[in-house]
This record gives sequence, structure tokens and C-alpha cells, in this order.
Amino acid sequence: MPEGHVVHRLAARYLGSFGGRTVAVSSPQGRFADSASRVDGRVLESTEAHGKQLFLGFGADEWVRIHLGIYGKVAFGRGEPPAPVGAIRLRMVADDAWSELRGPAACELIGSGEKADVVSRLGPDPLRADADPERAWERIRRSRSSIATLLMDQHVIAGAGNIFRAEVLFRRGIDPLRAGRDLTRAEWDAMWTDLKSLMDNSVHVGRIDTVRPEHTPEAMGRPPRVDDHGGEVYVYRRAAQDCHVCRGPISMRELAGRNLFWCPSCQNR
DNA sequence: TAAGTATGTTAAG
DNA sequence: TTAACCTACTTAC
Repeated sequence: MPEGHVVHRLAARYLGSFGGRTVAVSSPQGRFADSASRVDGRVLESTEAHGKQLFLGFGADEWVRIHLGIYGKVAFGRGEPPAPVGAIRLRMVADDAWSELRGPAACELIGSGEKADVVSRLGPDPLRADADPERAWERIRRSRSSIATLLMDQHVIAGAGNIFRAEVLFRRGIDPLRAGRDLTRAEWDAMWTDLKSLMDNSVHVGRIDTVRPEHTPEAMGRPPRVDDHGGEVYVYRRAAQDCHVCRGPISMRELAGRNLFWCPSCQNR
């Protein structure tokens, strides 16, 4: 379930459950076993999220870098940890808390230099206070790639994924296939501001809700909608369904290997 | 039992 | 542009 908001929530949760405490670290599945033994019994001192990258800090120079990929999940609990079930790559246990990481694309122990390298390759993360949207704009304003492609490129903007991309483009009325260099500065500023507020909200509520109050099914006099990804959205995974605003059909096509959703009538700018 | 699906990234061609 | 790779769960046969 991983776009950037999930990763920021995980950083807070790992810190809340284990920060400043001695933790038992293991890898029941085995693939992280050698590295786990090197931080086993140490104190988890800090956690950081940069886009979709999660870092768990042990001492000044040892970091567990986690990237959930498309399947990765973390379960947390209190009290005695359950017997291992399935492929648990990273298990962390303190005296009264435990966590289990399954299915990450990456889980590795790295030094602060490698961590800095990873972070330096990322674009600004709208969820971070130190984000500089100007860096993203410098890339976008020169690029022939579509804005839809650019929004998913972690070197341009870090943390947005397929849902935030589809939803912010809808909310700004922007045709996803427009080239980055054809966007105006005002359009970019509005998009960044909107993306930031959508992502901030998602960190707080733990799901992606993007539908404005005036467009909810209730406000539009329509039956409430149950979405299996858990949030209220305008276009994501709503191919061929009615647009909440104009009631025309939502479009879908594949773009760079990912499904792109948009409303051709509302997104004409 | 097999196939299909998923909010992602990387490497090979 | 395509395939490979992480894992669990749902649906079809």
C-alpha cells in the first residue's frame, strides 16, 4: 500500500514503537539475516522518510534502508510477537512491541554515505519541510515528457505515486499527456500546493481522500461509493465509471507500464 | 491448482 | 519498451 504518505507514517510508527529502545532484529525469511545480526540488540535511534524511502537509524553510520515496492507491508503489534507466518524479511521486537516487514523491494543495511547518495538522487518530497519545489520545476519546465510521467519520476518529485498523480492532475484540470515544458509556472505552483495538501492529509488520516466536499456522492445526490483501496477519489481505478463532476466516462490507458486514469472532459487544460 | 491483481523500481535489449 | 522481482490474497477452473 505504498505511496509516500504510507512511508512517512511508517517512519513515525517505527519511532513511536521502538525509538530509543533496544530491539531484537531478525529475518525469519532469511534474506536479511546477515545484516539483521549486525544491528540485533542495538538501540533504534532515529527514523527518516524521504519520498518512498524509509531509513531506520542505528548509531551514526548504520541505516536499514527499506523500500516497500509494490507489495511491501509492515504489521505492528503490542505484547508477545506472534509465531512467524509467511515470508517475514525483517522482524523487530522490543519488550512490549513488535513489527513484521513482508515483501519489500529493498531491505538492506547501509552507511550514511550510501544513504546520502540515495537521498541526493530524489526530487523534493512534498511531505518534507525541507522540500524545494523549485528543483522539480527546473526539471519539469525543460522536459518533453508528459506531466503524467514526470509526476511518477522519483528523481523529479519524491513520494507521489499512481494515485496522487491521477488525482492532482484531475483536481487541477490538467491533461495528463501535456509536456512538462508546456506547463505554466502558475499551473506548477498550484499543482505543488495541492499535492502537498493532499499528501499531508493522507499522512494524517491514513488513506488517500481527494474528493472535495461539494463533489462527494452525497453532495451530488448519488449513492455512496465503496472503494476497495480505501479512499474517496475522482479518477483512480474508476475507468468507464461516471466522472463525479461532469458525469462523463473516466478514461484509462497504459503509460510507461502503469495504468493512467483521467477524465478527458474535465482535464482539458 | 492456476491465474490475476496491486499505491513500484531496476536492468536488459 | 519489456521483463523481472518482492508477497499475499481473491477468483476461476
